[in-house]
Amino acid sequence: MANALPIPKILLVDDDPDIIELLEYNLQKEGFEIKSALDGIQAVEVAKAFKPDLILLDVMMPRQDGIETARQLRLIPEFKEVYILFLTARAEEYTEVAAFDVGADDYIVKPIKPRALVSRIKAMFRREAQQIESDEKIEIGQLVINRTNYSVLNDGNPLVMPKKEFELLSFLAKHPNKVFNRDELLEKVWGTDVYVVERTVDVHIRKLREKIPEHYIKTLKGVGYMFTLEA
Amino acid sequence: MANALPIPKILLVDDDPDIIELLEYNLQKEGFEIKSALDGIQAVEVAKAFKPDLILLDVMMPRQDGIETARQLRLIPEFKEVYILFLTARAEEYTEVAAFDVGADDYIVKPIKPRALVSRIKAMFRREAQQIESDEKIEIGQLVINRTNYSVLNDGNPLVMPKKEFELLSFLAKHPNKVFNRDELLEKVWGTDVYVVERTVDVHIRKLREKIPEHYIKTLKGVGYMFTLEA
DNA sequence: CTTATTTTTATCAATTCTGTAAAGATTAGC
DNA sequence: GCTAATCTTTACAGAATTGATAAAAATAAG
Repeated sequence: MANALPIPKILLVDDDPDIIELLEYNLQKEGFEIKSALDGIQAVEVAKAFKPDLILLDVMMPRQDGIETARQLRLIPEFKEVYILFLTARAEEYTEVAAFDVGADDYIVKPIKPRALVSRIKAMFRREAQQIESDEKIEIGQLVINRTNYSVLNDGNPLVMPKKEFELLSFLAKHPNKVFNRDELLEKVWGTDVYVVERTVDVHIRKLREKIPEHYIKTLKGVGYMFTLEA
Repeated sequence: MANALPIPKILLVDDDPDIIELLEYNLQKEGFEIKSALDGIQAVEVAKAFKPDLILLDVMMPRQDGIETARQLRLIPEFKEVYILFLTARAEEYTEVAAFDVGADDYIVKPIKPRALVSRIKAMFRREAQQIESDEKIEIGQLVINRTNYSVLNDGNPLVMPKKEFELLSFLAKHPNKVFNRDELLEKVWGTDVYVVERTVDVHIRKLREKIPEHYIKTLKGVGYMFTLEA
């Protein structure tokens, strides 16, 4: 995934442990956070606690099928808009129709090709991200930070910076006059599942200061760093 | 067709019976009158009798593709003004295949989300169809990319390139100064239902760089590739 | 059906980026 | 002005990403 910021959470629901294992492996590898349930009833329980962004739901399950599970989920306000993606066998065409009736966003036909599934899921989140992230461009002071071409202009002069520096600068510039301690920056820029030493932030700050005018990034001793326009 | 009939009639054309069934169910539920055809030749026949207000046309079909079918329909005076909405696997396919040329009014990218489709169709009947502009020819830097004869001129010198390379270059050149990661390129150029390894993109990029001046395609490490005129 | 071309995958080398440690500099508090 | 804490800077190792090449697979052409 390109952006480390929010890690999408996926709930897998299938009565076949082999399928669960297969999907879990492949999706975890892509950096998604995964939880699973072996039937529909369990699924609703897990969903309430886990709050997934996407639910992968097998249609044919004992106790309670996928359609009914989806129906129940849709009754919960929290899951009115959550993505639901059905897993179905080719034979059960009728379920496809019924599935969309309960607000399925897409469906995958078994046998599942992991690569295809991963690619579809990624595309799904990407489209959503595009709609949300309209702030592709930040103009602040004499800086123009543009995510579409990953460029930073300093008073019109282009600056080259690697990914992490760009992300760090973007984040700070997006919240001017607000201090962040190193932990917060690590969480917001590096991500929640990355463990690095706090001092790492310092080094990146330093590299930024080599490129943009010094006064933009202020150190607050004992507290953290802050993007500011004032002296 | 501008006149708003009491019950709009829609003709579905797709070689996949599952898609037909899915769409038929969802559109009928919305009160449209539906007929379907499994290929382009059949479609023309059915259209003559059914006189639809809107034709939903799959681009990729055996025997006769959607573009050719649309062309034939447009030859019939009765269908000169009928709404035609293409179903395509790739967003880019729409313009690539010159769908606009045969008077397409809009397009839907697969996989189809019924809820989205229904609202698009409703909107279509509500508003006046608007012409979607296209670019058969891209002139950028010293390159001229011409889709009508599938040629690329570099400073006047013709370059020969296979399909995928051409598509990739076209796409990048159409969106200069915008980075795309490999996933995005795969989705836009390869299509939503083609699943190949991400690094496949690299090889095509490399081949492009052998033909066009190096500086046109920039690598942004950890991010993706970008077409640019700047150094 | 065979051959040629294109497309995709796999592998290894080259490059760039990132994280860490450690020494030097600065600041704040006393 | 001294001391301790905190931050800055440098340098380097190893992670991660990309480039280049070759070979396999798929597709198109003859």
